[in-house]
Parts: sequence; C-alpha cells; structure tokens
Amino acid sequence: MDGNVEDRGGSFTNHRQPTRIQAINREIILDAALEVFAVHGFRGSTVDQIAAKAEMSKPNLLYYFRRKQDIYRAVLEHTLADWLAPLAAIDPKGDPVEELRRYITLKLDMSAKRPAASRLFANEVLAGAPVIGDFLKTRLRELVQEKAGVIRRWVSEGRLAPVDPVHLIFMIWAATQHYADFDVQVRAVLGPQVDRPGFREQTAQAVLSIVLNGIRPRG
Amino acid sequence: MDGNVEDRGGSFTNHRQPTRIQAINREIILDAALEVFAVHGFRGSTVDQIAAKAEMSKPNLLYYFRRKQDIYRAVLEHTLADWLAPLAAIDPKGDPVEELRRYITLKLDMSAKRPAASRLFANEVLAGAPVIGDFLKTRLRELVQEKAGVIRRWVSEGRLAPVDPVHLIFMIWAATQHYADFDVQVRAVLGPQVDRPGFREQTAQAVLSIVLNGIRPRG
DNA sequence: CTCTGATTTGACCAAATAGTCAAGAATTCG
DNA sequence: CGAATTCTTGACTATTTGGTCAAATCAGAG
Repeated sequence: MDGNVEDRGGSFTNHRQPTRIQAINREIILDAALEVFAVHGFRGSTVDQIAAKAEMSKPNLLYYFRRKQDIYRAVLEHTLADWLAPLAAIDPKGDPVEELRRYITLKLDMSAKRPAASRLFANEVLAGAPVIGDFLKTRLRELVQEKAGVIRRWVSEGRLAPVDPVHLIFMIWAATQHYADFDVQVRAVLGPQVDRPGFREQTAQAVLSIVLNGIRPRG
Repeated sequence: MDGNVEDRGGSFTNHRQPTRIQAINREIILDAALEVFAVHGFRGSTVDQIAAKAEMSKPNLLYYFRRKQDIYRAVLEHTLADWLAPLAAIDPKGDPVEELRRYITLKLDMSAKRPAASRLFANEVLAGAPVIGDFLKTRLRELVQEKAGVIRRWVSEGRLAPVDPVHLIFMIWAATQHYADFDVQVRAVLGPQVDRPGFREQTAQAVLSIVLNGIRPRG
C-alpha cells in the first residue's frame, strides 16, 4: 500500500449527457488540478489545494470527481493527446530537415504555452509513471517506433546524417521540455530576459542550430 | 503556509565532532531519503517511508534530523557538489570539442550511476526550487556564465560553430539528465535493451554525434 | 409558477502524518 | 567496573488530509 495511484476506477461512471454546469465545472476543476499536480505531483498535491484554486468547496469538487485519483487520471487523459500530437504529425513524405524543424518548433511552442502540461508528465514519469505506464509501453512506444522508422529511412536515403533515431527523439523531447520543466532554473540562470519578446525565437534558433548543424565547426 | 520548505533551519545545530554511530546513521538516512525524495518530491514523501527504507524507527530517524525539512536540505546539499562538478571541470585551455565530449560523457555517467540524485533535483526544480532557488540564482548562475564565456571565446576563435553557449549548456543538461529523470519512459520505449552492457556507450555515441555534428547531412 | 433533479456546502469522520517525550538500552571513557 | 553520555523506541499528540452525508439551494422543463 504505497499511497500510489495504480488501481483503476473511472470518474462519473454516469454516462449521461453532461449538463451545462457540469461541463463548465469539470473544465474549471481540470484546469485547477493541472496547475496543482504539475507543481507537486500526485502524492504532494491535496484536494483542498485544487478546490481552492478552482474556487470551489471541497465537497463540491468531489461531487464532480469522487476521488483524487479520478481527477488526476482525468487531467492526464485530458492532456495526453495534445502532448503527443506534434510527434504524430511528422510526415514521412515531407523534407526531413523541415519536418524535424517543425517538430522542434511545435514542441517548444507547447513548452511555452502549456508548461504545466509538460510538468505534469515530468512529475508522473519521475514518480514511476504509475498511471500512464501502460500508455508509455504501448501507444507511445508504437508511435516512437513508427517515427523512428521514418527517420531511419531518411538516414538510409542520405537525407539525414547517420543518427540513432530513437535517441534523436529523446534528445528533442529533453531539449524542448527542459524549458517548461526547468523553467525556474532557466530563469535563475538567464534572468528576466526570459520574458523578453524575442526569447522564444532565440531559443528555437539555438536548439535548431545545434540539432541540425551540431557545434563542431564546419570545414 | 503552503506546506512548503522555504523557511530556514539547520539540522543538528550541535557542531561537535560526530560519533561513529552518528556518521554511519546519518549516511544511512541520507541514502534512504535520497531514494524516497527522488521519487515523490518533498511534499509527496513521508518520514515513515524514509525511516522504513533506512530500517530505523521514526523517532530514531528524527533524533538525527529533527524535521523532515532538515533531512531534505541535507540530502540536497549532500548531492549538489557532485552534480555541479562536471561543469566546473570544463577547462578553458583544453580542446573545445574534447572538453564538451568529456562533459557530456561525465553527465551521462552520472545519470547512469546516480539517477536518484538527478531525479531529486528534477523534483525540486519542478516544485519551484523552494530550497535551492538561491543557489540557482547565485552559484549556478555564476558558474554557467563563466563557462558560457569560455564557450563564447571558443566560438569567436572559430573552434566551435556559432552557437548560443547558455542554450548549449541547457541542451546538454536536458539530454543527459533525461536518461535519469525519464528512465521509466526510456525503458517503456526501448524495452530491456536499456540494461544491455553496450547501452551507455550507444547513448553517449548518439548524443555526442548529434551535439557535435548535428543531423543535417554534411556536404 | 411548481416540481424534480442537479448542485452546493457545513459538519463530520477515519486514516495518515509530522513531530514529542520519557524511559530504557547501548556505548564510551575515565 | 561504573558513571556519563549517546542512542533507541513505544506510546502519544496535534494537524492534515481524503472522503462522506444529509440538508439546503438552485436551474430548468412543463
């Protein structure tokens, strides 16, 4: 009994058409829960924190999601698709460098626009992925293998330098999510320039330059 | 009152020479606490978990560290120096590519040998760096600026391709720590090959190849 | 408007958790 | 050895936390 989240159990098994109020309030709760879980993880977050952030009494919140687990699962599901979309969008028929440039740019945009989503996953994975573990081993794995195949083909056609495709994907994830997950560290090192308008473009430029060209001086 | 850890307070303000038993038990506690905090973060970890992992009664553990905060701070301090050492070791007089190759290799070794340390920091930073925030804004920042200066000089001498040095450092952190922090995800995607003897070398090869040469096919 | 079901919440409970304390056990040192 | 000190722990307390419940309020269909 680890206090973990591994057991199953859906929220609102009642599958009737949600009322207007239900739709609104579930959305409010999911937004609030995302912010809280993203900072403290499942174990470190409390229902009271979420209720406070949602400006709702705790029993009212638990009227919509019976258990803390149910909120957590719902937030994760609610976010997974968006998180995966950019990778799924890599087009085997496109230009390799352009496709990867677009992928990196999309991931950096996500990190900037939805940092809490990235941090939520970071916390979940750090905790051992008790909830999304199955997802990682099935759907994510399949998607990565598929796209790795695409990249491998590009390499064999000489359209990319020889590179391990899965490690390349990991590296892009790491580099892009870093700016969301470690935002506090980035700010500590770089200071307020992080909020200047051009910062995102500068970051994209730097990441793209390294991934595409490397740092070894060219002939 | 956020339940956070921001307030000050040392452990064992008693600064006498530690006894043999003290030295042993503090070490046992710090090892156990590292494992626990690395998975669940400060808020999500309990003193009982740490005591159980240390095979020690809770009051006995609290005899060595009066408060949960004190354990947490001690573990962080205990780990910070090691975490920083590889960056500090970058030698301005060395060969740029060799120095960065060594840095990346050292960081990957740390991720493989001490993954819990990396995860501890990841959790701390995700939670907003309540404890090491000051450290990040002072010592880490200074060190990064110093090494960024070194890299900038290398670039201006044409010994590295033009690259933003701070983003390069971030990218190396991200790519290397990814293998510790997201180990579960890496395993989900790659399967048991992660435990095969050559995996570390293969990873190092892939990361180095991308960072040094990029993925754009060379002329 | 009126009735019904949906929504909201104050009061509450049981379990988990951080931390205390006094007394007993072990260790150290003269 | 024997006294002083350090170490260990069972039993305990106060607080936090996840979750329940019955009663009150509200929204919407007819």
